[in-house]
Amino acid sequence: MARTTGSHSEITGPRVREAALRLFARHGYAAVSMRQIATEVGVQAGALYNYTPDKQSLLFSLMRGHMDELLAARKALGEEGSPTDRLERFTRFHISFHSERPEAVFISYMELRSLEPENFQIIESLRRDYENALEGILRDGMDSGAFTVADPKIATLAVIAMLTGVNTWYRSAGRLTLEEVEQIYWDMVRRCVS
Amino acid sequence: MARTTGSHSEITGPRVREAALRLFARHGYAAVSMRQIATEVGVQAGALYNYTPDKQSLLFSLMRGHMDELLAARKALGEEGSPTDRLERFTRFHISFHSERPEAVFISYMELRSLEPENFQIIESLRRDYENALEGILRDGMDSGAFTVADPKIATLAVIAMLTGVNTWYRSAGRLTLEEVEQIYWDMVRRCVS
DNA sequence: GTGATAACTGAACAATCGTTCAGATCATAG
DNA sequence: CTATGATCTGAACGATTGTTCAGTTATCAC
Repeated sequence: MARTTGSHSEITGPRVREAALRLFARHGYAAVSMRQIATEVGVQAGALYNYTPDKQSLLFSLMRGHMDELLAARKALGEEGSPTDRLERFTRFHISFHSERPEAVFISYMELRSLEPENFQIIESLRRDYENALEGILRDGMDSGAFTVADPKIATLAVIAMLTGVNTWYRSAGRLTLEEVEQIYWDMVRRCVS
Repeated sequence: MARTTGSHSEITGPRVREAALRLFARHGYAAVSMRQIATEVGVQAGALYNYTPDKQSLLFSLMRGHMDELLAARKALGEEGSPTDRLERFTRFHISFHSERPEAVFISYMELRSLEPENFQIIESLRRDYENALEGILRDGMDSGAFTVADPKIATLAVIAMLTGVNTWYRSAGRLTLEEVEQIYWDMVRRCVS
């Protein structure tokens, strides 16, 4: 096994993914060519195929990686505390996690239609897992009397839509700190389900 | 002037726009070719250029038309009543208007990045007009003591994101009627800002 | 009927697409 | 040093892209 240390693949591989992430988020999957990605990395288009079997796999891998990270981080939040505590943790987590990776979030929401059917099913299923975590919190809160929600499924989608919307305008150099944004949204979410 | 009545252009023109709307919404602007649109219409690709100077203009025209319709319909809601009444009207209007034209809504949100800079500015400005209408209602409600909102600009974006999210799941043949959906969301919006 | 013209076809244009691959390059193992 | 194999280049592939346009077709006014 030659070139184990100092191998370019350990540098080029991540760079391909970063370039693809940035370009897909900015221009859309279909509008970005493999040659554009290669130029961004500083390599010829053919070299990309050392790191992905094809363009579709590159998109899917980025989305799959993002969803796996999201679900793992959500799981690490734990299940302790009252439904209200858990909802607050979820709210703050969603905002901060998503604000840290706007490009991956953008792709994972906008490029679902660019996925081939079997890939789409996988990502869609992971998204449902995430939604179900929030729905569980809301149902527990309904059972304990902490929340008053007409329809927990709809409330779940409404809250997630509201929170994800932060990514369309939040900039870390902006008027509000992330902590302030979290507080404002937590106030709104709490009232929304109470 | 020959062929005024029975002219095909009065039929083909709208059909081009309908086909483009449907295909852009389903596959994305960049992923749809002029030949696909032409096939949908039942015509050769060259014939499309009797109805649009180019592909970009077709997208922009669809988005511009949607935003103009949206703003005109919003204006027709009037400014009468208390801030709470106006917020309820806005909420129900947003849900029903958007639910009636999911493809135009989808395109107008997702294909902003496919617009050339000057076209983007125009659509973006129209969207801000719409947001400002809601923000005005929230500010009036803050002044009158009807609403308690930490940041009216953020509350505006949060409410719109929440309401627009309906389009990702609502189907007219689904579990809930549009009236029920409106009621559920109005309950959440009201509590959100109270 | 005839003439006018809107509407459309079908072929062509250069450019670009995703992908493949033989061969060049180069750092490392031995 | 040489041999090895990962890494990358550069050219090529057939297909497809948006767009143009000379020529055909169809429907109107007269």
